[in-house]
Amino acid sequence: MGQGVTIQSVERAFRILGCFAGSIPELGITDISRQMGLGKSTIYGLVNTLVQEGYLEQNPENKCYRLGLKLFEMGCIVQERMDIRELAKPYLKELSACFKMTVHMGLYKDYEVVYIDKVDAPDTRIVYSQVGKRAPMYCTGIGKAVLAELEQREIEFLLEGQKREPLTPHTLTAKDDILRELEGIRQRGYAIDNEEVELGLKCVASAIYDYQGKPAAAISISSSAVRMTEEQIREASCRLKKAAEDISRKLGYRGS
Amino acid sequence: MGQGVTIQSVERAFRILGCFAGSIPELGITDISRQMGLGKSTIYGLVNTLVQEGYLEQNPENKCYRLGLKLFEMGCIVQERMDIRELAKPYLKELSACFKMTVHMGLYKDYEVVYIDKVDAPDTRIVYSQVGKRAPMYCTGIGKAVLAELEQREIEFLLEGQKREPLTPHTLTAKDDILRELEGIRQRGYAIDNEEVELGLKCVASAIYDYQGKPAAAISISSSAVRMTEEQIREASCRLKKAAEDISRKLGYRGS
DNA sequence: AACATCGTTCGGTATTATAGAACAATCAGG
DNA sequence: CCTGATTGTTCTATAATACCGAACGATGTT
Repeated sequence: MGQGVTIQSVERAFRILGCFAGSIPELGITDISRQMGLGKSTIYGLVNTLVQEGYLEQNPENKCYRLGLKLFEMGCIVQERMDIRELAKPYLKELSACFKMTVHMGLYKDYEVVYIDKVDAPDTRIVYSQVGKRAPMYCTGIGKAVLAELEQREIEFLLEGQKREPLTPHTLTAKDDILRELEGIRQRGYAIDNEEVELGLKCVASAIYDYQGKPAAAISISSSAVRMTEEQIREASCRLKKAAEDISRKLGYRGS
Repeated sequence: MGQGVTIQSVERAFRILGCFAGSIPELGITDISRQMGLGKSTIYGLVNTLVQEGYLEQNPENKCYRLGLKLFEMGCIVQERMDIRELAKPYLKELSACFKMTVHMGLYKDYEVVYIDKVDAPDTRIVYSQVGKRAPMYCTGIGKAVLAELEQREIEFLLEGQKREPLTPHTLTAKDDILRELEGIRQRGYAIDNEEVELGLKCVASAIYDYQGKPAAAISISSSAVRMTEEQIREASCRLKKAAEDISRKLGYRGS
C-alpha cells in the first residue's frame, strides 16, 4: 500500500473525506477531530481547504460539514470515461428486459469488487442501490466469477490476506471449500451466488476479460431465490456467458 | 472565495485533480507540472499521495495518470444523499414520458447551475449527457428560471460579476435585456430558452424553492425547436410549473 | 548511437503545517 | 437569567514538513 512519497496533509485531507463515507452524513469539527485523533485546529485548516475546493460544504444552520457537490461533478466525469460501462450498457439492458431481473456490473479493483452499473428489474419497487459500493470477492457472484479466473498466485494471496465472515448460513468461508467452488466455476464458465450474501437472493455471474486476457470485471443476473429456478439458471447463465464474451471481445480480448 | 486558513499542499492536490477535468483524460507528471507551474518533484509527491488514496490511478503502460475510481465511489455517495434528486425523480420521469422530451434538473450553486439529473426522451439516440456539468445562469432555461427568483441584490451582483458571451445569435448579453427578460419570467412563472445556448434547441424551465423560500434548483423540458411549438410551450409550462410546485412543497416550501 | 524527454529519487533549506491554548458563540438545564 | 459545557474559530511559537533544483536511470526518437 503506502509506497513512495506521501504528503502528510494531503493524506489527512482525504482521510477526512473518508470519514463522511460512513453512515453519518454530517460531521462537526470536533467529531472529525476525535475520529482522526488530531487536534481541532489541524482539522479546521484542512476542512477549510476542502470547503474552498468544493469537496465539503458547511451547513450554515448547525455549522456541520457534509460532502460537497464537487465530488459529484468529478464522479460524473469518471463515470463518463469508463468506456467498459458505456460499452456494456446495452447488454445489461437487454439481459434485464429478457429475464425481468436485476443486472449488475462490477469492476475488480484492489482485491475487491466495485459495482459500477446496474439495470433494475422492470418491476422493482424498492431500490437497494449498490452502484459505487464495494463488496468482497469470496461470497458474491461477481466476485467469485472474477476470482476464479485470476492467476493461482493471486487467488492464494487474496484468500490468505482477508478474513471471511459468513453473511448467511450458505456462505463458504473455508479456503478449501472456496478453492473447490472456484474449480467448478472455471468448468461451468459462470458463478452462482446461492443465497451466500443474503438469504432469499440468488444470482448468476460471468467474468469479462480485458485485452490482456485478464478478468477485469463481471456481470450478474440476480433475483429472488424462488424465481431463480434450475431452469432459469440454465437459461440465464447461457445468455450471460454470451454477453460477457461479446463485451470482452469489444474490449479487445482475443481468446477462447 | 479564498477565505480563512488554506493548507497549501491540499489546495495544490485538488488543483491537480482539476487538471483532469479538461478534455485530456490522461496526463503525465511533466504535463501537470507545466499546467500548475510547479516543479516536477513537488507534483510527484502530491500525485503519489493521490494515487495512494485512489483519487488518481496510473496507467502502467505509459506511466500517465488518470482520475481514480475513488472519485466515482464518493460521487455515488453524494448522489445518494441528494434528497431533492430522489424526490424529484418521479416527476422528471412523468414529464419526459408525457411530452416525449428530455427533462433536466439543475441545482443553483456558486452563481452557476449544476445539472444533477435528467431523463432522456424515449426516442433519444445520441446522448449528449450534461449530468455533473456546470452551466451559466444568463442563457440557460434552468439558469434563468432560478436567476429571476433571486433577490435583486444577488441578481445585480451576479450580472456585474461575470462576462457573458453570445453562444448563438439569440443569446441575450446586455444587462438591461436580461433584466427585462427576468421580469417576464417572474410574471409568467417559467423561463424559456429560445435557442439561446444552441441553435435548434428550445426549452421551458421552472424554479424549485427550498423550505426557506429561496430558489434552489429548477427543472426544464427541452426539445428541438421544431417540435417545441407555441402550443407545446403552453402545455409544457403548465405541467412544469405544477411539478415544480409539488417538488418545492415536498422540500418544505410553504408559499404561494 | 546520440539525444531528448520521460518518471523518479535525493537531500538541504526554509517555508509551512502543526498543536495547544484562548476565543466568541451557542445551547442545555436548573 | 445565569451558569457551565459544548461548539467552531483564531492566534502564535515551534519544528516538522513540504518544497525545490539537480541528478538519476529508463524509454523512445531522430
